[in-house]
Amino acid sequence: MTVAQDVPSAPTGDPAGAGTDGASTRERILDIALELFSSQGYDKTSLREIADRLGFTKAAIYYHFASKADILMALHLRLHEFGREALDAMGDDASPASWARLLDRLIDQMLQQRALFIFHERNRAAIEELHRSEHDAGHEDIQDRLRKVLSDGSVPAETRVHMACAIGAVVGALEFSGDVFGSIPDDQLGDILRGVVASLLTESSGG
Amino acid sequence: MTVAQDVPSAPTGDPAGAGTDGASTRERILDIALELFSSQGYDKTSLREIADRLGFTKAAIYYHFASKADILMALHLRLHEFGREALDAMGDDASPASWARLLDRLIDQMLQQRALFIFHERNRAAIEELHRSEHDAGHEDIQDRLRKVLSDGSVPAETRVHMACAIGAVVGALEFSGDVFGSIPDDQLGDILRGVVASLLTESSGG
DNA sequence: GTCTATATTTCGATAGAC
DNA sequence: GTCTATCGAAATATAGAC
Repeated sequence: MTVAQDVPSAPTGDPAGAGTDGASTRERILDIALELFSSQGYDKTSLREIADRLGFTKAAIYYHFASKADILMALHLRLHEFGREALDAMGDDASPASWARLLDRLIDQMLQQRALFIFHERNRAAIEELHRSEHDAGHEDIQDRLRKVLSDGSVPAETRVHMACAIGAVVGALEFSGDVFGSIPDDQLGDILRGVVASLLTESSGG
Repeated sequence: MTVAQDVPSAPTGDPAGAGTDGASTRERILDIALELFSSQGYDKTSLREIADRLGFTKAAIYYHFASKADILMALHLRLHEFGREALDAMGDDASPASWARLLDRLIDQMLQQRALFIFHERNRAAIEELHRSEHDAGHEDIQDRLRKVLSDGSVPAETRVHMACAIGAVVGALEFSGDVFGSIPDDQLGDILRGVVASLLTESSGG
């Protein structure tokens, strides 16, 4: 599969592919796909459905993407960009301090890009299948890197579990943020989550 | 769809359908499905694949289940049984104390039935699609009930977020428990998780 | 309870016109 | 860049023999 297709994103010469709509067709496809993949799942969403929403036919999508999986990968890479940045703020060490630094960044990004994170959670099977079927040369997955850090045997078991719980807590809360926590402002939600992370990664916690 | 098919689970008269193998064919189908749905996802797993593993053909499955979705529903109900029990230990009130009681039960059940929980997490889109397409008369979903409790406006926002984080922490840790935390005994893991839950649901936490 | 064989449908993907 | 038309593959599901 060709992830980055040699597609003329701006054949008319406009900078970011801003076409008739302000967003390139490619981006509009991704936006609709994100919405449908999140609500129905990747497999239950057909290319015809995506095309219908955009007002053209299935075949047109193939001008912008080499395959359906290519759309999935593009969305995955969108998320990956945010994750990579947060990961780079952390070293490779497994200290609670650096983990807290990672989550601090992640909380803000999740709240700003929550649709992307929720999509990612609801389609884990499809995305991991993607990683299996391709030889992701040089594409180190976020999940793998997190696992690597959490596997560090030199860190006490309790600490590592606390680290896993911290990220689980943030992700878990995010899933309710749309509807159940809809009335809580993002700022406040972020503050609460940072507090949770801090309490989980502090020596005295957990008994 | 007929969720509970009128199938002769024990046509030869044996109590729990124990056939040639000690488990009824229906249960064996569910076990293989659980394994494949978890590793590959529901959509990427074909009935042929399940049948092959069991040594017979696809058509035989239709004797035991009315449809592929019926298998998914049966597995969902397996989990639902455990969740229901834990939920009943909690009232309908949204106090942190009752929430802690819920999670206490849930931790043990998750550790014992972790395959079932992981399956559920990796196939959320498919399962929710199931809920949409059927008129689940009387089938109140666990997720819905949790949302209802977390929506209780009479409870402070911070407390509700902490409750969401607590369940997220437990579920999040569970996902690493297979490989990354494989060397940690279940007893110890359970204790750590109970500690995490307690710290999250205590007044002083979170700053 | 399991088999063979087949019906039916849906979808991803391609070719080529415009 | 989008269209029409179509191919081919795969999967669910059914019918009926044994």
